[in-house]
Amino acid sequence: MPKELAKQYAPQGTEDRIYQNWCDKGYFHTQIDRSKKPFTVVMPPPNVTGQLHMGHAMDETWQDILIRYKRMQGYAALWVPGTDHASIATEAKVVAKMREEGLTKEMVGRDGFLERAWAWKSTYGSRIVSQLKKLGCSCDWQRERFTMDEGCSDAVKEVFVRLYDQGLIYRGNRMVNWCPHCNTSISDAEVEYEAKEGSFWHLLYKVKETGETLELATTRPETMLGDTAVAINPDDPRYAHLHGCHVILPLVEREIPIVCDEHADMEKGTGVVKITPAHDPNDFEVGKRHDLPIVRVLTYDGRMTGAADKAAADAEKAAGRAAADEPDVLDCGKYAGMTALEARKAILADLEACGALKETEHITHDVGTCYRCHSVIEPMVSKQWFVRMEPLAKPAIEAVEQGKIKFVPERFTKNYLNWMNSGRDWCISRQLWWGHQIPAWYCDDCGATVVAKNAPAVCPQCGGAHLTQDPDTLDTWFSSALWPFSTLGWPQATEDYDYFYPTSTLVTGYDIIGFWVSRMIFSGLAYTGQAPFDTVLIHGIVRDSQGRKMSKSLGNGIDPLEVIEQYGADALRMMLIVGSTAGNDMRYSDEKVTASRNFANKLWNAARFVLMNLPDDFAPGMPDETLLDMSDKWVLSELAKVAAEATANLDKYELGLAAEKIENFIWEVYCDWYIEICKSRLNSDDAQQADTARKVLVHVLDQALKLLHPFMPFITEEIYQALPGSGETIMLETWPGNLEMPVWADECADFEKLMDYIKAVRAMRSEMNVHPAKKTTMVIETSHPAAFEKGSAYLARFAFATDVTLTARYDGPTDGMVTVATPDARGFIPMMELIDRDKELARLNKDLAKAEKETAMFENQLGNPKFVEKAPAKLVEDTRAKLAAAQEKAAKIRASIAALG
RNA sequence: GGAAGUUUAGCUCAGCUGGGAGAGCAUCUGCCUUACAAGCAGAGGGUCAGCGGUUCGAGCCCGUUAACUUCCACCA
Repeated sequence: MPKELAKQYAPQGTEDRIYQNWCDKGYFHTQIDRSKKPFTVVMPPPNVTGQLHMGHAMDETWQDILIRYKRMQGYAALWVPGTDHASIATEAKVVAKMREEGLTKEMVGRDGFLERAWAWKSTYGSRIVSQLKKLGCSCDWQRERFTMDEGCSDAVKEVFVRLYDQGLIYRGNRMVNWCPHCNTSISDAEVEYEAKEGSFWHLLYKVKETGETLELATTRPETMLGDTAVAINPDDPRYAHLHGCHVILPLVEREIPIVCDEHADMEKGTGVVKITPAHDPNDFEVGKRHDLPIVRVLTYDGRMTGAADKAAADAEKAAGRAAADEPDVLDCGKYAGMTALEARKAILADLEACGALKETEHITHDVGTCYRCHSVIEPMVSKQWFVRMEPLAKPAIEAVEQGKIKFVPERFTKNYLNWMNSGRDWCISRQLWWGHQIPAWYCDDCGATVVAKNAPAVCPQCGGAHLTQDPDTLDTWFSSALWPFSTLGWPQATEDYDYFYPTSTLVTGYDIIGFWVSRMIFSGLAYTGQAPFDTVLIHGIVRDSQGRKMSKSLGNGIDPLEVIEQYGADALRMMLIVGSTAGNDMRYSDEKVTASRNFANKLWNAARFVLMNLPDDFAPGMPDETLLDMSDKWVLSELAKVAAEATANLDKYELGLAAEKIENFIWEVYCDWYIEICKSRLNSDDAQQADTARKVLVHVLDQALKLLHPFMPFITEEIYQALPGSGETIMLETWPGNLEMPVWADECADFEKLMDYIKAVRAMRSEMNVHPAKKTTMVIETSHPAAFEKGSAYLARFAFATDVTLTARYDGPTDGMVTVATPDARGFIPMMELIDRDKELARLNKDLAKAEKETAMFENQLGNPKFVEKAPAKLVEDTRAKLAAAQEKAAKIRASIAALG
């Protein structure tokens, strides 16, 4: 903080300078210290090639507040930063870039592609990190990790091998969601349903045994070539006579059975459903129940299969390399090679031509789409790796049910349990190259599968030397599931792992409870034997000012870096916290950032004021208690109160409330009252008074800065370092959470009586439009003279008094006097010449009405015998006191009205 | 179909284990009072979505209705 201070605080430049200093001094690096308790947070790793958006800003701000708070409380607070390789997202970007150069993955090959992907990562991988620094994140950068770095990759392999050995990972032909655009399978969780216009085609199949036609409806006629049955409900009376019969599949004239299955809903359509086990998840299940053949009619890039596809599959089978559950492939003949959409048109035309198409109905239905590219998903039977969820989910459910892991807010527990309970097995293989390649090798000679951390030299089964690694990679979430412990060194027994694991609080948005949180929980329990964290703090998402989700396609995203550039990171952080609640969404608005920026400026100017009033030889420290003024005692009491309350709020993860209370203390208590009160003391002839005021001003500012530091780290550091007697950095100062609550109840009460009176005078003058330059004598009638005696010096400044007379009872002239009343005092102020008699009467009557309304309310409450009987004694007592005060005030106003005639 | 959230001042939102309805912004009035006009001092503004219940007492607890939002499941 330079000596000549600008009137306005400029975060630009300041923030970078401070952050650099924190880094240089190594304050972010957390030492293992067995005398301290650890507090560990792992950062939800942003996409390595992504850019900081408002959601990150929110997430990181919450975490940084917790970490800074705990660090100041004396914990060994570690915040582990890192990034995620985001397989599908990053691969898509690299592919897109290659396309611009006219290249495809196949053209450059796997190694060439990975080279490009790593280059991409090193170009953009530091961008997100530098952006996190702009926000003020106090992470331990020496411990920064990446999901594909050596350690994390080792953890991935370790887990894969262990799970495989335990039979919890298996490979098999199962129904998966195939994205024909990304050319990979995706997990159920990655499918998003979107309402799309479509048609419902009613088809007619002929029953072989009876010759009747059976009507059924489908939205996907192109898959009919792969039908291996039609299903009816066993209880459906309409079709009871068809049990055991067959239908002839049109176009291919194949005979397929009619099966009875619960899946056929009698209420829906005609109650007859075509069964395509290879291309529909439900049909796949029906197929399994009835042991139906699975016939694939679509290739993995979404075209109808042909002779070559069939030949390849048959060859695999003939060579004995295919698994028993490998689906058959159909040569679709004239439709082979068509895309699904082309095939649909052709097949419909042919069906119509042969009279098998009865009608076309237009409908809107939800279609599964890829969460990345929004292409329509093709459900397809495919050979993939899966994690068996049931045995892993069980302990993960119990841990949460038993309270070993707590969600904040609590309601998200249900969300989590929902996920855990609805688990089909997790498809973890992806037909992508960017990611952790699956540590499984297949023997070219005997077809054996070897799962190991390192490539085997020879096949353990046949001794063959030719083994080929599975080309697929693992789902991104497979590695992020291990994040809380892989980042700390697991599976090695490192000191970090030993000391910092399990972690403490996980902070994330509700949108990835299923994707990420649930998987970390079952992973942590399964591999480390411990819950990976004890608390999951859930926040909402940041929407635009109209409440819409920020999205690229809408173009309504706000760039946090631009906000930081314009208003400062402190302002952005404060905006994201004040008025927000765990689990609830919030809206971004420039007005809110401006308000936070204004607060920063207010604090800056308060500091300027304090500093410009300090002499060169100022010695900081608390003055002797006997020297304290009533206002000192009041502000110190208020400080202790806000410190205790903010601490309680933080411990309950009520960050918004804590921030609001601290801001409120600084602005209203410290600036608007205490500094103003001090002005007259600083200018007084009493040097000791002035020195006391300075000391308390500095002390309270110092403590307030510490309270505010987790929220607004930069400006608090900047001011703190300018204060006399301050330490090296505010970051490592002690959190002022348990200040001994001073017990100056009498002085505080007196000071509040004085404030009350000042407010009454101000309100009166404002209402009567009295210019501030107009000062008057005044008489104060009060039975509590002590408060006003001690505060007489302040009445001149705040009540515009030239001379104050205190009296227990005023019997003097009231003519030309305006009066103000509080429960404890009545002021007589000669200024009737300035104002209208009727207006004064009106003002008094309005005040009286208010006071009477209050009186009536308390009387009503106390008049209820059941209230007095049942309400807590303390409350009844307080209510009596409030009633007495209101009555006092009303009586005083009535007297004034009477005197006015 | 299942589950959750939201509904409080013109706007954006807080509101603790039930105990006299709050903040910021906006509006109106007066002030450049030597820290700050990105400020100061005041003022106005609410049937806490509707209905019912529990309670001495309900914005808060219970039930119910409505609107909006989200998640999960289903969608031949």
